[in-house]
Amino acid sequence: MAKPAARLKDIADKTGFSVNTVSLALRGSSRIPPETRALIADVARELNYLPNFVATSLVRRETRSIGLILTDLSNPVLTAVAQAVEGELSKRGYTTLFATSNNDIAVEETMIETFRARRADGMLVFPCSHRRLDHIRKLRARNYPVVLLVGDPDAGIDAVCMDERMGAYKAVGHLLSNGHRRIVIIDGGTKLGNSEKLEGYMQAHRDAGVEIDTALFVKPSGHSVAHGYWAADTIFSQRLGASAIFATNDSLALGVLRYCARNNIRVPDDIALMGFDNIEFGEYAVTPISTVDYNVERVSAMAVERVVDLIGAEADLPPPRVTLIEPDLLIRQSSNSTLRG
Amino acid sequence: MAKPAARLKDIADKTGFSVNTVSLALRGSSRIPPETRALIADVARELNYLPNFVATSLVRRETRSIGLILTDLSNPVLTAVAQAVEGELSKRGYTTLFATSNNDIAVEETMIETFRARRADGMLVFPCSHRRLDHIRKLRARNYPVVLLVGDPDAGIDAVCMDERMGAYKAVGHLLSNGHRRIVIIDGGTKLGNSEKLEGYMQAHRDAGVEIDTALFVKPSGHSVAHGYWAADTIFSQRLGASAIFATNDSLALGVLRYCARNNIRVPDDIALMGFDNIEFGEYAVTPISTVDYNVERVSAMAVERVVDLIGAEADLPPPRVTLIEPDLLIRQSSNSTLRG
DNA sequence: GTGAAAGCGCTAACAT
DNA sequence: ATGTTAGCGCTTTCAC
Repeated sequence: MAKPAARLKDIADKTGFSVNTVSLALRGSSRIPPETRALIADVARELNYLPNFVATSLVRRETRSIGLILTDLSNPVLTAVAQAVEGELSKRGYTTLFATSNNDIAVEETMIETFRARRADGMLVFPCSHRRLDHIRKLRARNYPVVLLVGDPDAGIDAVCMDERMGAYKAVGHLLSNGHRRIVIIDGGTKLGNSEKLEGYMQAHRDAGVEIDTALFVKPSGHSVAHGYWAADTIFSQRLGASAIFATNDSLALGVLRYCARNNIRVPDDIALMGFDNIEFGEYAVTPISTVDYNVERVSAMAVERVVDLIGAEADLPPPRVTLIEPDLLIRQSSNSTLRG
Repeated sequence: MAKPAARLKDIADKTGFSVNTVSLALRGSSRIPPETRALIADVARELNYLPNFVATSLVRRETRSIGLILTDLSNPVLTAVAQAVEGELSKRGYTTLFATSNNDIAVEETMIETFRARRADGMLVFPCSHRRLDHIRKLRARNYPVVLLVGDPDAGIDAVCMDERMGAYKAVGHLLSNGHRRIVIIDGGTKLGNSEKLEGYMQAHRDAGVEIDTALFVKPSGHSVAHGYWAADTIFSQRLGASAIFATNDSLALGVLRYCARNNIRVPDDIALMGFDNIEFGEYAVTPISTVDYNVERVSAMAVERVVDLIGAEADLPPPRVTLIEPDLLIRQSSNSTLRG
């Protein structure tokens, strides 16, 4: 850690006061007369004193840090969440310990342990899987403040997130009401459960009295642009007779769009397209992509507020609360031929 | 911090050994016989013991954490760096303290102080400005390990990054050798210096004996897709007579591309286009964008290696070393009409 | 108004 | 083979 930093003791020695007095003075205690405080402050500055927060954390039994664990940062919307969360935490005097699990549950568990060993006051986690939440449930059972960034109403864990089911329901509903009857859903990287969006898709069909054809479910092995491109390739080479595609995120939709451009398939005339997340790259695509707005600011602010509340809880943690934020649709050209780019 | 966690003392009390013995046993010291170790390990598990890393940090005077300060995460390439850096650090047993400065130098300074107070063993920073580096220089002068993620050979601070000047030189050289003589450069968010890419642009012109026209310098107030769109608007409404555009990042280039699509300007036939960074969205744009590859993995790995080396330095820090990684060009359709999408 | 003493949970000499 | 002591840098009673 470089040059041994100045300690309270150094200031005490130099001023002749005790460590205690210096500590109080530096924290602006009214028990210390203003002149003394000023004197001590001067010497502190001179010595380039910076309080050792590690020591303070040990005494106070709080670190004013929280752990943020995401799956990965390839999705711009997760990235935006990371940034917004850090900003919110910083505002409240918390430092962010950051890690990505790379969708590996073992890594997720390890990072949680690491942060716990570092005595992070709480954690915000975007878990790899909706199904494997036991380690997190156990944490909570031990009164450790955790808030998930994906919502599973039955998980027994606090969560704040967009209502993905509702978002998908609205998106697919929009396509259905535009007369589409055979709608492909591209859902990437959901090997471990997480079918909120698929459920929304199905509910929309049921409510509209449209039959569901599982041949229209396309499942690439990830959710990047390349996966969307691949998905489009399988869709169009299989001749599924689809007139619309619902991609479960904008990156996938962008991949589809690229495939269409390359193969002279017109969007939305030959095929309508909807994405999910509302990333800037979708808005500025050749054909601006209709999408479901992900309210990053709102999710981040509420999630942070929730952990902080949990941290402040007196005795046991209150019962878990799941907050689902209802998303809005953004209809652009990719699903609406009357809108012109 | 939830239920008071088990301490060494609790294990000591329960087993009858001293705290010291428990500590040694848990760390696998050969001084403790295997049976004792096993016994202690059992009780530790039973008590759900997790070492308090805050206490350890205080004693050892190292936290095994490093601070990562970025400007913002809106650029996918910075995002990728963040993720790769975290991965590298994690491999080496370091935890990442993360913060964004939002391009505000005051925030940058505050975060540096915060991380220093938390006794981060070192820092990786992508500074707001190339010009205002005094606070970081001062840190280094106090023997604090810092590595910049942008390279200023004269800053007197360690740095590992892509050679942006060289990248721009190559990109513009490519356009020049394709016969372009009036090349616009779109350079966003550089109010505070940072003209490496502009320098590369100029050097390429000089070496090719092509005159430089400052009317071709377009400076939007940021580097997002929207700013690129805006830049394209000013370019085409000013009738600059340009035949090529060099956008200093891919987001800007994507904005230009969107503008062209909307205004029936053909890329590359009417205007050639090059970006910088090689983000996936550029590769999969309607017209795949030629760009300068940003070697995220390499930069991240080397930067981490460098801080870790500095942290391990015995006495004073070695003299600062700036590592510039030479980037490769990726020529795609946007700058080459013989390539067909 | 100021200081002494104890302690946060751990590690590291130095005993025995 | 195990325990004792001191101390990391700070905060918090409690005393004078």
